[in-house]
Amino acid sequence: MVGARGRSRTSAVRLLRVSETPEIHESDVPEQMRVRREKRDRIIADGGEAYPVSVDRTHEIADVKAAYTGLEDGEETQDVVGVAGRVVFIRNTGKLCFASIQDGTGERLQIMLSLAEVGEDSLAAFKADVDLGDHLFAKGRAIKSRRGEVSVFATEWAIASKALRPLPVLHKELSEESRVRQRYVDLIARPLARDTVRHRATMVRSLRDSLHSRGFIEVETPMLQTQPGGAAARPFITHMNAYDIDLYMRIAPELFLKRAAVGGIEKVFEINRNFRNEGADSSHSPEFSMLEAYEAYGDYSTIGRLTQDLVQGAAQDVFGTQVVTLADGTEYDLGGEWAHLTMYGSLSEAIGEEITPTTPVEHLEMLCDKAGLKVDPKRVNHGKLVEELWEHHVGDTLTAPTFVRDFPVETSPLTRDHRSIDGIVEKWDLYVRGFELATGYSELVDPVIQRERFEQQARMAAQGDDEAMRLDEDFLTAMEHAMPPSGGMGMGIDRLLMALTGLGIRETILFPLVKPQED
RNA sequence: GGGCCUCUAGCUCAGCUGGUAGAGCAGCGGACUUUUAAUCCGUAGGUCGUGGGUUCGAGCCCCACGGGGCCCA
Repeated sequence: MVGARGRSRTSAVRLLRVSETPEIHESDVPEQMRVRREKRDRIIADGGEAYPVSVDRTHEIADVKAAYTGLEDGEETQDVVGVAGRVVFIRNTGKLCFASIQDGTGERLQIMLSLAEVGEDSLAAFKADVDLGDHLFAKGRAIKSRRGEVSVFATEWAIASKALRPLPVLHKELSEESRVRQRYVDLIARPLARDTVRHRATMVRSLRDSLHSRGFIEVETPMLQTQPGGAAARPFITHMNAYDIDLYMRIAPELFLKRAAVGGIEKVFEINRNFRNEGADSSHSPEFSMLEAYEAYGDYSTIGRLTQDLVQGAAQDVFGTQVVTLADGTEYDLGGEWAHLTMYGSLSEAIGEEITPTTPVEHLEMLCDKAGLKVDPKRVNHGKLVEELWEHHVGDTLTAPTFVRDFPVETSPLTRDHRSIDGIVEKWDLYVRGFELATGYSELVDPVIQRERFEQQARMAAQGDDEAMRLDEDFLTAMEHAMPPSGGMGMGIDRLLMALTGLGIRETILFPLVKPQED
């Protein structure tokens, strides 16, 4: 602790030293920034405040608009309100100025300043000091303008916070790059960006509420792990100085949630971040949020039912309907009972010949060749090939929400064998709009078979499969204390929001990772 | 990993077959007491992502690198 504090003090000092020698080359600063900086300096030099500690806000914009929308055009009241928001529109005419302020919800309210009401000096100061993008406070009577807009006719005004950079043009879309690099600007400028933040919050609350109401207990399990497990993925590696050991950012919480289940938390879930050291594209982010839930004395069917209920409940809570309207304007129906099909059955039907867990690898390779599929030679086995074929022949054709059941055993080392069919496991993947939204298992709880599965994975790793799972002795010890028969599921939170809205993953994550720009 | 598109003023974008860089908004100065992306007059603003190359001459053509997007694997 002491050491840590000492270090942070050192870095604070270093930071201070840097900020004491600001190297601002005046000629490099765009004119608009220079002008605003000069305004800030002048306001302060004149004894004013560009960043006051508080302003006398008495009303929210939405409340003012709601209370006075019934006024006649041009009607004035004597009710005095204090409002604040960011200036998004300004019109400085000779003796009557207009400004529209916007708050965090996107609600806007017009402020009017007249020479008669505020006097010459105040009006001149307003024109000189207030820019688009500033936070502005205004106090005055609530009125409706002659043109019928609810307004505050100011008797006092103050800059609540001076913006040193200009706003972008609010009538054009920001470029996609600016949207993610400067999300704060995106949030100011684009209503859909604000909506997405709120939709996500509502959705996550809906999931939590649904789970809590069913008796699930939310826990938090380690993100820094001594051994990464629970999924097939490459981890991020970091280092802990105090113990001088490498740690891994978790790729999944599964192995810890199962330890919790062993300990008797019979209905358990976690909503939290996972990290996978892989590529990023329109549906993958290196850090993403995931819900995992485990239900003792359930199986993959009961957990599938729960998953459908959670998703449908989220759609209902966010949009009030299970027929959601996507970003491109199309409708997507999440309602009703979702289709179920089996992996081997649907693949056999699609290619017109019977594929079973005993179909030889050579034959599957031939089928892959025929379909033009290239499989990483380090990862060739029956299960991989069947999944590749299935994705190509069936997965890509799925649009309606569909549970795909009964996977090959090789790719599912944490799932129990099917209760009646050899060579497959009790696992489903949920496909929504063609992408994988969730997965569910009848959990493997036999510690002896679990050890064999890990050993099988170790052999795959030895052949060069860098996504193969690693044997986790501590986890096996927990399992040897007996985990109750359980159903478990995992669902991507970002992907659920993608499914509900039709947005890309970088729009569903508030601050997605962006590569630094080199000058 | 491969292919295609893209990077120009604070923002959004034009820029023809290679010939000294343009608009709208915003900015600055001015007019205007009911404006809604006001209007009008005037004005400033650029190392065209970075680095090479071809050329008498490159925003434009070629190569490499970087950022972003889309498609494929």
